[in-house]
Amino acid sequence: MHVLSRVTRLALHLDRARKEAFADHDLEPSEFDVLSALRRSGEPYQLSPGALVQETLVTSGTMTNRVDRLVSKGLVERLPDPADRRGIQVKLSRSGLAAVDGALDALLAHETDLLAGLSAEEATSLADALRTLSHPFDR
Amino acid sequence: MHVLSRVTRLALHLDRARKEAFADHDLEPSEFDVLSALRRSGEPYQLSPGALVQETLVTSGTMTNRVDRLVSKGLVERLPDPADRRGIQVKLSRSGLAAVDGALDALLAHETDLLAGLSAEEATSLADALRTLSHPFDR
DNA sequence: GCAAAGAATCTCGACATCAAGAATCTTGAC
DNA sequence: GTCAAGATTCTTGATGTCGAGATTCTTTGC
Repeated sequence: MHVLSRVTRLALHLDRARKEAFADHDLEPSEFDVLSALRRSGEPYQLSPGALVQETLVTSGTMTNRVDRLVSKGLVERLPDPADRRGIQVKLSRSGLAAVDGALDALLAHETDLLAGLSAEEATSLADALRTLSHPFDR
Repeated sequence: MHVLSRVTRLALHLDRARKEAFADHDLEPSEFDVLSALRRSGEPYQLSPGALVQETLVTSGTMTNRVDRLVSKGLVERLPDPADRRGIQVKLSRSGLAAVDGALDALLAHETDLLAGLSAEEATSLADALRTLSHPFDR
């Protein structure tokens, strides 16, 4: 019944926990959000702002702002899109790759701690339930 | 592994779905957040701002702002605390009670739709898992 | 080829939130 | 009783996000 409000509340706590886990790496969760999307895309670790918008569920104005910040930190760079002069490509820099990998380690360490309370079965059934609930929202 | 990021992502979608569900009732999720906390507290539907801060996981500045908005909408009123002249009590008005009950109906209808994809067993095991994961954060 | 429609990104103003500090009142120690 | 420490709420400035529109370039239809 109030199952879904529990999801929201847990997400709030998780976001704060992430903020702490990233503090050592000078990253905000919103910044990690962008960097990890680039990381997941694989070599050469670059995506268009539009693709990043879809991945991260924020608006284009927000993405411009986030990319600006990451550029000024030297973690990504903006490259012209050779195929479309309207577009650009956001590419992970060398230090950006190092930063996201370091933060990912810290995140995983923290999250395995949290998940330690769940048995393997509970964890997989949780993952299944989350997938089922998320499905209506995926397009 | 990325189970917890699924939680965050689902929460994002849920928040947007709630926003739509509340639109007919002229309520923002953040406003409903406060009203429902008052509703849950039972008669006489009043709590201190400090108690509301604890319930809703926001800062005191945010709560002042939210209460201001709800007061100007006539959904709650600020009453002096008879026992402590520093404190006040935030009380659900008659129209505030009607608003939160109406929004609650809309929310439940919407959420049962979403939960229809889960069997009874899946739902309870989900609730269990969420409780287990939330436990470390409850103080 | 040209014009109109569409796509991709950025700009700008409004707003909700946070964090830190101010103002007011209460409580406990001496 | 008095004073310091704590509690409660509100104020203020900064910030990240959104939504709508502007800008630039591409594509489609004729």
